[in-house]
Amino acid sequence: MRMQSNAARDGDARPKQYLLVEFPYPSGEGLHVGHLRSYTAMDILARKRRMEGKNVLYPIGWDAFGLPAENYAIKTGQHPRVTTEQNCANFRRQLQAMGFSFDWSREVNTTDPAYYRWTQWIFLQLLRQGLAYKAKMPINWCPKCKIGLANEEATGGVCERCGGPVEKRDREQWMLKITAYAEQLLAGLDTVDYIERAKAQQRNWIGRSEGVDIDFSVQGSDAVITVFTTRCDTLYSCAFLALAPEHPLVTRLTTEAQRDAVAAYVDRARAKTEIERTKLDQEQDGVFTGSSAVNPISGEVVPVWISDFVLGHYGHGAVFGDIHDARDFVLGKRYGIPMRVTVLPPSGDDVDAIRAQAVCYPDDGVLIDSGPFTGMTSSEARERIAQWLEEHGAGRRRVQYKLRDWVFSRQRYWGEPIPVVFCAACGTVPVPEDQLPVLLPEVERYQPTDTGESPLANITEWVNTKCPQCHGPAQRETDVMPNWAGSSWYFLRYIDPKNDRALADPTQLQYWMPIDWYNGGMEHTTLHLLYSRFWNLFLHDIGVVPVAEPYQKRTSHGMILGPDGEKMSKSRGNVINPDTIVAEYGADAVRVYEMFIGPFDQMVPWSTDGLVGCRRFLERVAALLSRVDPKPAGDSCGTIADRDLLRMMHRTIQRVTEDIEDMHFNTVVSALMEYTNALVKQERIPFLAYTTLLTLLAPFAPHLAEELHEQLPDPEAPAHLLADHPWPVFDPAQLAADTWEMVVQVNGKVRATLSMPTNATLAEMQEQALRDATVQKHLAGRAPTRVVVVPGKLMNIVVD
RNA sequence: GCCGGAGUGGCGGAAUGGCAGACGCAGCGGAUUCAAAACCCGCCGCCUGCAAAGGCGUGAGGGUUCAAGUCCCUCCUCCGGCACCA
Repeated sequence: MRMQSNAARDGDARPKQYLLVEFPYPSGEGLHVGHLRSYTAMDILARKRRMEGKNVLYPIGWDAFGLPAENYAIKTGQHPRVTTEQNCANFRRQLQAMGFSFDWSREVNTTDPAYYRWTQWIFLQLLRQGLAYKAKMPINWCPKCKIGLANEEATGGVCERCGGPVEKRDREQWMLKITAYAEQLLAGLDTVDYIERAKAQQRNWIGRSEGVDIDFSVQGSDAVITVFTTRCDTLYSCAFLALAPEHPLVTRLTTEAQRDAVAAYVDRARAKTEIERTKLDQEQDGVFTGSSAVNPISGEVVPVWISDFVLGHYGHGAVFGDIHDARDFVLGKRYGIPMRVTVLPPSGDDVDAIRAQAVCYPDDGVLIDSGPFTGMTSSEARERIAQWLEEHGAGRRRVQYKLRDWVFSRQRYWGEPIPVVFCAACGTVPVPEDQLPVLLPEVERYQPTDTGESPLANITEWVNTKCPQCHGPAQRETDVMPNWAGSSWYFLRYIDPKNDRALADPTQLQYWMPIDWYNGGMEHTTLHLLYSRFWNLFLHDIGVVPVAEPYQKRTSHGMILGPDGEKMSKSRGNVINPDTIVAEYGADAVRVYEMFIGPFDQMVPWSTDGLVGCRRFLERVAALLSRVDPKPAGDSCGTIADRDLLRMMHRTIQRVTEDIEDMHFNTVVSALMEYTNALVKQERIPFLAYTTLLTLLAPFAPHLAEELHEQLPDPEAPAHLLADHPWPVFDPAQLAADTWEMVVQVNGKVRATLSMPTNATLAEMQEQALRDATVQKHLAGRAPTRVVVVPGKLMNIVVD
């Protein structure tokens, strides 16, 4: 079989089309049927786009740094590079067996030094711009395995490896200031075409809220407690302040009498695990510091408490407590702190209960007992009180985000070394760009050290180096980057994968970016998708990338579950192995079934019976070949005399063309099946009718379509591949029929179906309908009060 | 609690407000075969009926409309995300 070229051509005159799928982590298990769903869908689009005359870039590569290879190395001593190479070879074989039309000349691998050189380069740019910094952060530490764990490995506070409890250890970590881009990451969502749930999830994750920082001065001290609130309209009801146990002022504000009680409470809070502390169904508790603070708007003096429902990392780790918040309400009631109602619902019968402080009213309403703001609505009061606070220097409007900075250090081996050195004289010094990449050295043992440092820390000849600035003795950073680093910019490298002077040539970036369509899993919406948008925004800001938003359009495929409806897993034994099914049913049948299995964006269970049906469909297509009329001489593929068949062909072209764009692949396959079933009923099949079927089928089942195309009864053997055919265009004029089936309803119920000439007049339609016996029976002699006619569809006769 | 999505035959699912159940699977019947598998033809939502025909039917209840799976209101259930976030 002749091979079509899938290579994208840089700077081609044709319109470009950059289609992207998430590159896989090359695990030892091989490809998953879930990969196939995404890759097949985008392969169909890539093939269709090429037939439509586009210059298509559809690349693939390997996101090959990662924990499984490293854990395997710890167990066996086998170098991750070796297993990674084997796994990549296996994945490559599997992807090629599926016939995906990737541009293999642009393959990238995140573990290739020629690649991670540029990952390190991007880090240096972030460092230079002050967006990378070191901070003391707690890491997950398993005391039994003596290993630092990623959050994903410590879910539920339990070590994934040994099942023992995980504790927090403070460690200096590299951080990336993604929060500096919070607003842009949020605003950018309005400029791109992502599926709604992806946008919603990102907005959720960024968690923007508008509010006010309010300063409370502590009585008998020069200390000031700043709290953040979105509800400054309830400021007159402030009954107390509550600090997080880790708040820096805790020690200072605690009076002698309260010292023991506070110390006990803070210790107890610290001993609690993250899960215990954030458990929802517990009553808020706390302890009084002994100090009091002044409400800047009312001058009222309120007690300062400590409670662990207040989070240290959000806002300023302090809140003002009042009766209009469910948690504050519980705390106040529990300790008998005097509270005051200042917001009432505009109407309703619960007013008495609210006034009596029997229930908490957390919603907006109308203000009472609030000085000059009494009588205002909550939203009005928020505006005016914020203004008052700003004018009196007691507060500032501010936007607060839930998004937190990105912990960028891993105490691991199999990752990109972070390219900095520590010099006693010069401090933290970036490795000069011309010395990149900082190569990952060979180690003997892959275990992290007892101190929680990376295995790299043990290689003294690597760690000890010279300071690039003063040439004095210095030590290398031994942390490596997280998995997300390499995947945060890979789409840029595909554009110019072999460039050794820049991460990619600006002219090529200008030509190919942005990515027209990116499909991937929902599980990557908040991490990978957000991280890579952040890096691209940053690279855009420093003039490396021409567009701010990397992905013009983002879609997501639903997960494929096991035949039992459960998530596929080795332990459940419900995993479908692509190699097995491809060997048994062929790649084309698997491709067609992956698209036919159900709505593309929804979760669906695997069914090998369904796959059999797709295999049978392809066999029916192949069986038609013997009944195809020979191609007439000349360039034309001939005509179709049968008007019904011709109409169906055009209808099928339309459905397939439109439904592919909407990712309704399941209905595309059924449209092709219906068209095939119509051809099955023909004694002889017009050449044109059959080549059209093959052309429409080609993106779905390229191997079979191409093979049948070669065997067509064409005396002048075709000079080109089916894949080089132009995509068929449907002719709306051919969709019109001479007659239509008119459904006749009486009072909305179907009573007859009559064949109508397209040019029938209203009177003729009505006359025919009224003559029908069943219609007459249901009219029972009554005269129609109204007749509704929808031409081409139906007639509804309404009687009383 | 907030945000997003979904609920239709035995199963996966289809349906610009206009014949609910396309297409496929499973099932049933036939044809073929020495026999079986495959292929081929037909039937296939539920109830009544020999049939003709009729009634019911898209999570529940209301509403709009000549006409509602589809639009509006009030709920219920399931899936996903966020969550003592002030």
